Amino acid sequence: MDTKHRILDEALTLFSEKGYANVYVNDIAQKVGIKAPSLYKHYKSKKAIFDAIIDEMNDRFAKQAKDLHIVGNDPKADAHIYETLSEEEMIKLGFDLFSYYLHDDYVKRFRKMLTIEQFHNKELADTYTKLYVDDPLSYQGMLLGQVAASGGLNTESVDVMTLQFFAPIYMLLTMCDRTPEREEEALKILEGHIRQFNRLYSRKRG
Amino acid sequence: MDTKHRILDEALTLFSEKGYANVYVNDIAQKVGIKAPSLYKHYKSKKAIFDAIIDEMNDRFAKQAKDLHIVGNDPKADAHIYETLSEEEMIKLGFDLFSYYLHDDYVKRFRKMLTIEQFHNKELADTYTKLYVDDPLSYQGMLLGQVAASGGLNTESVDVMTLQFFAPIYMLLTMCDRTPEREEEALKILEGHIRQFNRLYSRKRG
DNA sequence: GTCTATAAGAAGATAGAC
DNA sequence: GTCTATCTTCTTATAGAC
Repeated sequence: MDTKHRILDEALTLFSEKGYANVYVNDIAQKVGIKAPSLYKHYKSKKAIFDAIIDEMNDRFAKQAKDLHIVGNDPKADAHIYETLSEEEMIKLGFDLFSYYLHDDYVKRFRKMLTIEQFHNKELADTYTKLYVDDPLSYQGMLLGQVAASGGLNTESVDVMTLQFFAPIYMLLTMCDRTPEREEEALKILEGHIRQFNRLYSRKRG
Repeated sequence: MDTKHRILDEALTLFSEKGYANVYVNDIAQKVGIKAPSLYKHYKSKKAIFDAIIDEMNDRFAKQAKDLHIVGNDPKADAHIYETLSEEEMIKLGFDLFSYYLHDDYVKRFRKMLTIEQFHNKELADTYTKLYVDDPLSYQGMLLGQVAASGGLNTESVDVMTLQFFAPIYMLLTMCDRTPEREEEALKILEGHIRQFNRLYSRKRG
């Protein structure tokens, strides 16, 4: 990894731990192994480093959204796999989702940084809501909608069902960001949630 | 309100909007209507102002917990009212809970400040989790547990049921903190959530 | 308790040698 | 591209008059 990118990497780590304002250009330089003035050969200001991190994230998540077909105009075509979903498969889906968000190093650091900076301006607020509310609900809604359409889950509103599936995952995830020592507890609760979710929605409607 | 308390009030507003590090003692003084050095007659440092806000919050929430009997050793004695709960009453419960957290000025500012500062140290992280995860789940669990005990809701795990009731409320609440213009949308989703929750858990178990 | 003046130091950024 | 030296500005905090 070249210096220019190592700066972004170390800055993201520091920003996610202490917030933008509590990280000094000297801290970033030290982690990279250069002196602070050298940073300015790569980025014209501290703010430019932050902006570059946001830009990089936009690229990554746009690419991911494309891979996951979140924005595809024919999502059904690629979701056959979810048409029938056993309870164990649904638990695996939830655990995989949880584990990816919680343990992927880049995803985790970026989410924590955005959590700290979300109220700084409207753009960051909208980015947070898109990445951690609207996009997951859209993606999960597509999958659960497929299962519902094939009769595996019964609901009058896929949107509400998806919220009820995802919100507990979101809440446990943000808790683990704060208190990682409660991850084991969170995973047990997560399993209980998914099993109960599956039973609730598998019941034939009256 | 005396100057000493007005300082806490204005500081909390600013901290909740910009975060501790982005607020300067001069900003606080200006809002209070005095010059920055005068602050130091009331608090020995900027950090002392922050600590005083945390202390005040601890007092308030401890008092509230006592009022709500969250920590009472005989919660059942005061929860008769929840033994039977219609769908409309449950919607009112959810809306009241949501509205209190979202619109109470002190509660909202404090939550936003803690959101920004939650990763600063372990104590703040634990405070956040206690106030916005453990305490609400404990309180709501007590109420829903009463309804379940009297046969109004059917579940094998009150804890999981309570999480499924509260997590969507939490997620919508934190979304409204970021994007208040989506409050109307959030309230519609909230109503859909509670109606569906009620129907799911009211169904007789097989 | 509030003010003006100012100290003390931190932090972002630039200049210019190598 | 990296360094040392330095500038400028900002920020917390104190001193001392009123």
